[in-house]
Amino acid sequence: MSTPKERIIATTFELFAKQGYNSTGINQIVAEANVAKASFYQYFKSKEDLCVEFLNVRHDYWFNELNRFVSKEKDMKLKLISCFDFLIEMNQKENFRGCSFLNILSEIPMDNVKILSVIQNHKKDLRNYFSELIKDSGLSDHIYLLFESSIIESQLFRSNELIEKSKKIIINLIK
Amino acid sequence: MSTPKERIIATTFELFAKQGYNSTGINQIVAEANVAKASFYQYFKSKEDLCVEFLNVRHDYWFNELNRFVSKEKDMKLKLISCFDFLIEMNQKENFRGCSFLNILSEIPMDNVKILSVIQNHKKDLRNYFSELIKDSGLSDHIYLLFESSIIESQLFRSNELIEKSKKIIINLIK
Amino acid sequence: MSTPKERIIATTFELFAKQGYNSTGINQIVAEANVAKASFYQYFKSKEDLCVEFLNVRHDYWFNELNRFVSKEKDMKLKLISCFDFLIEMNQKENFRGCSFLNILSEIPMDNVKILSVIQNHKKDLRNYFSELIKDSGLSDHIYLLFESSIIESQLFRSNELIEKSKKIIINLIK
Amino acid sequence: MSTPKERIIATTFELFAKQGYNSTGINQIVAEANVAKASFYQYFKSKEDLCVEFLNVRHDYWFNELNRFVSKEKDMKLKLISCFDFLIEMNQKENFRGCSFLNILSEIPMDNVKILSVIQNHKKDLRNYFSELIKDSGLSDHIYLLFESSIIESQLFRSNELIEKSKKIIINLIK
DNA sequence: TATGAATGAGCTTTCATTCAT
DNA sequence: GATGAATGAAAGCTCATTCAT
Repeated sequence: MSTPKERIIATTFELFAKQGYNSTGINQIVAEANVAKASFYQYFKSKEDLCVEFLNVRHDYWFNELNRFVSKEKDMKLKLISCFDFLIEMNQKENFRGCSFLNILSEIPMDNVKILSVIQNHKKDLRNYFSELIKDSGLSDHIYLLFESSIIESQLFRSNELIEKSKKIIINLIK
Repeated sequence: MSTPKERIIATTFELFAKQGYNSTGINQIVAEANVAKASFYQYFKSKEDLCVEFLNVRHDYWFNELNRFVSKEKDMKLKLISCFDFLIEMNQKENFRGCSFLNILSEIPMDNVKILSVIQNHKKDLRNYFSELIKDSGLSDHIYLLFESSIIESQLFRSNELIEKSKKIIINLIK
Repeated sequence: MSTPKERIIATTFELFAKQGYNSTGINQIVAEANVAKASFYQYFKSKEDLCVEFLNVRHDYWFNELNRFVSKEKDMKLKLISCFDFLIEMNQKENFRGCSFLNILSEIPMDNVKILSVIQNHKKDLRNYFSELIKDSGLSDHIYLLFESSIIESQLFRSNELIEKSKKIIINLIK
Repeated sequence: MSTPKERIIATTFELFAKQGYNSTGINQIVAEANVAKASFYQYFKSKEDLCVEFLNVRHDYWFNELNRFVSKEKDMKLKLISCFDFLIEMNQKENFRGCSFLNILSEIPMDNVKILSVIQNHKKDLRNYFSELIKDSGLSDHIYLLFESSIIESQLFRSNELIEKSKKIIINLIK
């Protein structure tokens, strides 16, 4: 089939994204991954550890998908709009579950530096992504901020309305 | 001293804002509120119920504080900037704990309509708040979106940097 | 409306018969009887006390209904059969909930003499009832035993089959 | 010593028979079985589950004991009487605790089909037991009914009087 | 490497009862 | 006579983790 570690990660990927961090127990993970409890703790010394791994995997997955999606466009401005369309696609695929990183940010104690820094790095990379795309740091941060609220508002209202609104705002900003 | 119900709500207010919903147990609440466990369940039929009550109290508190803070300014544009300064004040007061409503949004199962709708209503009110302040629905939504990301990014990075950046963006937008 | 005590007894009558003793909490009783908790404990010093009262009320109710039903027949043998038809009527009315007395017997600790003796007296009265109807103590006990199992088996299988069988047996016995 | 599961079942066997279902808490079971609470829930997914297991174990135990006891007699009629003597032995051994199956029948909500059907099957087996012993279905049901009331009445009055009476009745029936 | 068995501490919730007025 | 407020104890159950092999 595959190695236990792979199965754990695949299962975690699905469950954390779907149910969130705190609502997903180790029991459920090992059960659905068909792995012994002790095997789990061979690869991950704690649930926190698994969380870090999950966030790393998610980071790679998410940026890959984004790049795949955006690379269809050649023009910078179209690429930009395409980023927001990517959110719409993700909302449909994942049923408006929002951003895994921000979700977990709300679920961990404030002093959990280990996880916090992984989340921060993800968002720094995203901010950089826009900055490299746009080459105007004032504008790129502006768009980064609209991108962030687009994710959250669409999660909150289970609707892409404010993503569409953001797209219109941006079109005006960069015309 | 005060009534048990008052003590429960006060303690909950503090603990939910500080630690989040899932990390705060009924045990801790009743212990710190000096209330018998059964007394708790006389006033709140479930933890979910308490959550709704908390969100309502928080809603009133938050908008009161916002209004108090913003009313110092008379000019609309200054009022607008003042909203973002309010975030800075709150971050200092509450140690960058972010938005209670969005935090709880991440902690509940997606199908918890009862809590979800309370959160949605809070944000609708906020969106209206800007809309009434600005009287230009395109612009007001734009600012609402920047406001939302300002909260989240400052929570994530424990820094007011992007709040300040938003202020600058807005000053440019409305000049 | 009526006095609190009456409402408590009426509600208890319904709930104990429907749900059983242990599954019916004081909370539910006072809630459905629209009575304050403390009022309850003014009339009944404990749940056990209420149980005794319930059994007494039930005793009167049950024998009254039995007599009313059986008195339609004049002939002793027909009266006897009528007793078993009464069970069928009760099963329909109370949805095969069986004998309140035997049900509570199973729910109390073995050393609860207070309740136990009330139950014993009820069944002694029933045994006497048959004995006075039949005037042949060997036969009357025989029928009492068939009557008892008729209640229980019909409760267990939610069916009157074995009541009907008992009737046939008895018709053969007394012909 | 023995495995936790074995100790749980042994303890449950004792406590359910002695105190009944509702009066026996998981806490007491795990305490007396010297087992961690979480271990309990590794083997039984709920108390209801444990109840089913208990009834199955009890079913086997009870019929084994009955067969052991009855097999001392060779003649069918003596075997029959022996069944009732078995009740007397059980009453002495278990201090008139009655039938575990009928006791639990009184303690569960009427719509608990899972437990109900286990109880029904036990009694169906008993009814069959008599039917195979006697080969006269009219008579065997008659005796089954007397057997059932014998258990209950002896439980209620903590006395074997009505068991003895049943024996006499039966001797007359089959002579 | 891989595992099934076992766990202590904690969860949310409900029980029958008493207090103060 | 009547009540709303408050309670200690216990209920059934789940958590992340570790042990022994």
